[in-house]
Parts: sequence; C-alpha cells; structure tokens
Amino acid sequence: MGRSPCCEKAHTNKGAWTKEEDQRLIAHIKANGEGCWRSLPKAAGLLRCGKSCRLRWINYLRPDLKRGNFTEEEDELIIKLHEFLGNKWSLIAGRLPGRTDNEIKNYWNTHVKRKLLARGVDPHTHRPLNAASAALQGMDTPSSPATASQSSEVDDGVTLLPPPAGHLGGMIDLNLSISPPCQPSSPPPMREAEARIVGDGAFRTGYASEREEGICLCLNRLGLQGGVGCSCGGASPSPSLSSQVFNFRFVDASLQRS
DNA sequence: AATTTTTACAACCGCATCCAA
DNA sequence: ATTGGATGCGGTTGTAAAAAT
Repeated sequence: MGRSPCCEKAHTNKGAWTKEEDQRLIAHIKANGEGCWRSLPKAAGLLRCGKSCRLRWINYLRPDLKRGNFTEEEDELIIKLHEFLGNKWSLIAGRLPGRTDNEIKNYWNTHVKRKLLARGVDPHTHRPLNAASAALQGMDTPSSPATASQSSEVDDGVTLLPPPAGHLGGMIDLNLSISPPCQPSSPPPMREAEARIVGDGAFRTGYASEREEGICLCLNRLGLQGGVGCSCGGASPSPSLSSQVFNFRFVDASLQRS
C-alpha cells in the first residue's frame, strides 16, 4: 500500500540544477505561468520531479527575489517574528519581501541562532539562557508561542499579553499589541482584530465585527514596507513598527474547526 | 601546499493540508 | 463523509567553498 510516488524517480535528475534546466524552467513559467507542478516537468522538457521544479522556482529563480545579505533591520524583524510565530518560516517569509522561507530558515540556523546565543538568549524560547539571573533582575522576556504565560514588553514597544488559559500546543493565539514607546497626544483607539492563519498560509484578518469580510489590516506593518502580505496596495503610509497601535490574535483556524 | 574542519545554502524527503470527485 | 491526488511546509542532508591547521 502507501502513496504512489510524486514522480517517476527512475527517470528524474537529482542534485544541483544546471543552467540549461534553469532556462527551461524559467521559459516555461514565463510562457505558461505557475501551477500544476506535477505536469510541468514533462511540459517543460525537464527530467525533474514537480516538487523539485517548484522549489527551484520559488527559492531561486523567481524574479522578485531579493538575494544578497540580510540587513540588520531584517535580522531584527526575523527575530521578532520568530518570537511570535515560532518556526513558521513561510509566514515569516511573507513579512519579508523578496525573501523565501527556505532562505530565512537557513539564515536562522546559520546566523541568527548564533547571534541570539551570543546575546545570552535561547533561540527556541527567546528567554535568557540564564533564567535565574533574569529572575533576580525582576524582568522577563517574551516567551515562545507555546509557552507564553505572562505579559511582557520588548523594545520597539511590542507587547505580548497573556493568552487565555488553555491555549497551548498547536494553537497560536497571541494577544499582541504594538504601540509606540510614547503615546501621541491624542492616542488612536485601540483596535482589535483577528488574524487567521488559514490553509494557504495567508492571513485572513478583520475587526471583530468584520471577520468574514477579511478586512485588510495591512499586517505588513509587522513586516517591511511593501510586504507581499499587504493587500491594501500600500496606499497608506507604512510607518515604522513602533508607531502602530493595534491588537490582534493569531488563531490556527484548522484547530477551531473540530 | 596539502589536508582537515567548518560554514553556508541548495535541494531532498516525508508529512500535513487542501480540495475536488 | 470519504478518498486520493496535488501542493505546501518544515526538518534534514549533501556538498561546495572558505577557513583553519
């Protein structure tokens, strides 16, 4: 029994892609667009598995990829997003225009982990490695999504509020408020919204009364300007992370269905 | 200069999820 | 409601390049 293989492995190439293979793949997608990866290799004249083609396109050949070194700003954003989302690389990548989940995952494992360790921070929990010393200082850092239990604040005014009791395991449920270090003279009202991580990995967002309409909250404000996750066309100015004020929760919709 | 070790990252693999039949 | 194919995701591996010995 078992599943049938995704492709005829005996007749597919593996390993590094050649220039010619790249050109074939690019030409085919330019002519026909993305989609139907299973049939693409045959149509494009490639002796590759469809999954391999998809990966090559998404991680390396896509024209909108940024490539090059990560900036300090991207570094910090990755750390913050990882703190909130854990190893949800595709979601993190969605906040970083031109970066892929694979690239961020690799970067995390080779650079960011080390950077956090050097700061004395556990890259898994984002807590100080020496918890005892933190307790002595009467301070704490935000916990991982699975262990969040206390309100805490990190720089940039990002605050994690405690999740409702019982939100553990696969449920990502963060009451996250982002506020400026100093409130403006007439502070805007606190907005509350819900962001659902749905099957396709996109956020479905909306104010409490408008959830089904999927009102865009321009969540890319948690990412960099011009993020692909922004569906509002970027019409509104996208000020820095620290100037936004709203609450939202991440709810894994799949876990709410049952 | 040769060899070994480390680093960086592209690519693979297996499982999860979605969705149409 | 069930099933199976297609796709997406995250963990892991393989390997070329760089650094160290």
